[in-house]
Amino acid sequence: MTHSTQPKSPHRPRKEKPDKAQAILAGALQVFTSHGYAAASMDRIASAAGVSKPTLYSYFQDKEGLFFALVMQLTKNNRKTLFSLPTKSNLQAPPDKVLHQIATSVLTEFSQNQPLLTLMRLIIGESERFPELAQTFIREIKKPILEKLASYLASQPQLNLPDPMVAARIFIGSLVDYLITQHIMNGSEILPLEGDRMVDGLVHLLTVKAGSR
Amino acid sequence: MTHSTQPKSPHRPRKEKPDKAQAILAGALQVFTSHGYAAASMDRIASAAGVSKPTLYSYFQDKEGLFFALVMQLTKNNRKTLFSLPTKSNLQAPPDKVLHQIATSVLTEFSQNQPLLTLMRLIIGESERFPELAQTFIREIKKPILEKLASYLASQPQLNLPDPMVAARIFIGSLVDYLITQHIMNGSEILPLEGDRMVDGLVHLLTVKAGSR
DNA sequence: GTCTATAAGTCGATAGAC
DNA sequence: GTCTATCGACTTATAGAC
Repeated sequence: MTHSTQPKSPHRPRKEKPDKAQAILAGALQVFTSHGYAAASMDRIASAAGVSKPTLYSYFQDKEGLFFALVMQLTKNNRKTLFSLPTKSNLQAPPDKVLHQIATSVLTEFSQNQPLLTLMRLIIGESERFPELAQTFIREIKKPILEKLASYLASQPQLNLPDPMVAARIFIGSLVDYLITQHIMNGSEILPLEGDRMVDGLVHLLTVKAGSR
Repeated sequence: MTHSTQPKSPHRPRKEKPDKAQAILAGALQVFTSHGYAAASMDRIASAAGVSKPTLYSYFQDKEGLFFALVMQLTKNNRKTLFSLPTKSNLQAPPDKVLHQIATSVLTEFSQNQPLLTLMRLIIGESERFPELAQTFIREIKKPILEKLASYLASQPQLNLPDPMVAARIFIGSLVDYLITQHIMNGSEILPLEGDRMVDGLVHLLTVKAGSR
């Protein structure tokens, strides 16, 4: 008996109900985020999504494809939200107010958005296996934010920042490290630090001078 | 995938060589860091360590125990190195020189120490499954460094830093985010930025004299 | 070396829409 | 009837553990 290993051409989802694909992605989100990539089983994902495994495989080529699609969707979904952060406030306001507002928005958005934190954890943790995902995140989310922020900083000559892009990276980098340390690595008890205090110090540093505040 | 061709000594199993534990940890380092926790197999680790699986299990209780022991050892091994970074330079020198030296040391140490970067990636990636490891890293490494740096910053009144601990977190956080973005998430091509430029900007920001407005 | 559990991925059958 | 989305049951490989 020979079972020919015919090149599997699994059914491509043509115009099926988007519900199922969404349900699968929702289940995948839960399982991947609570177990990590490798420890997540397709059985569990199918179960969490309320579909059978064959159905799952009819929508996504394999486990890697599903993970990839999930992270790409999360990235896309959060792209607009995050990109708008640097311009949520009135840019005509004094820079220290603007920066304060931006930093607070970033911390609030991430603190209230657990899937977003989880996305960061997954992307970092699996960056060896899926280097493209990390790079996509940087290209689609981090880079635009940094460029917009750097552009704003450059437009405020009174801030006297000789290298706006580096200033932007310090600003965002400090906040990202804060989020990773406090909320991903569970450092709140060991290194307690209120978000507001962090924001105040950060804004103060960038808007240095004897006068503000 | 190569089978070790070293002569397998069939002598009675005795625990007389503490080297074995080290060999296992070395093998575990390679396998865990290149595959992640869940995707690393005990077979592969045993093979990489040049021991049999029963030997492996005689030294470590199970996979979790081995991973835990590995991360704890790496943390311990790097503790002194990292903790000494903030005091490598002459603390009597001008603060901008001292901070420049510290930042450069941090970037150099991590850039030349791939296992250290990998340790960070593993700790972050597995922080859901092993919260204690992330917390240990913070307690044993990050916290001492931040406290030492904050103490130094506080001792330099001319820096005029109202919140030295927050300044320390911005300093270290910026560097950590830089390392994660460039070297763990492979962002160098997308967001190129020389380490020296980052260091210069960071030091400049912290050492700006009041009244420069 | 061996044992058991569970993983990823596949196949034949079924049920409803037209 | 046919078409197509779906699923229960299966295969094969490899994991952890002893």
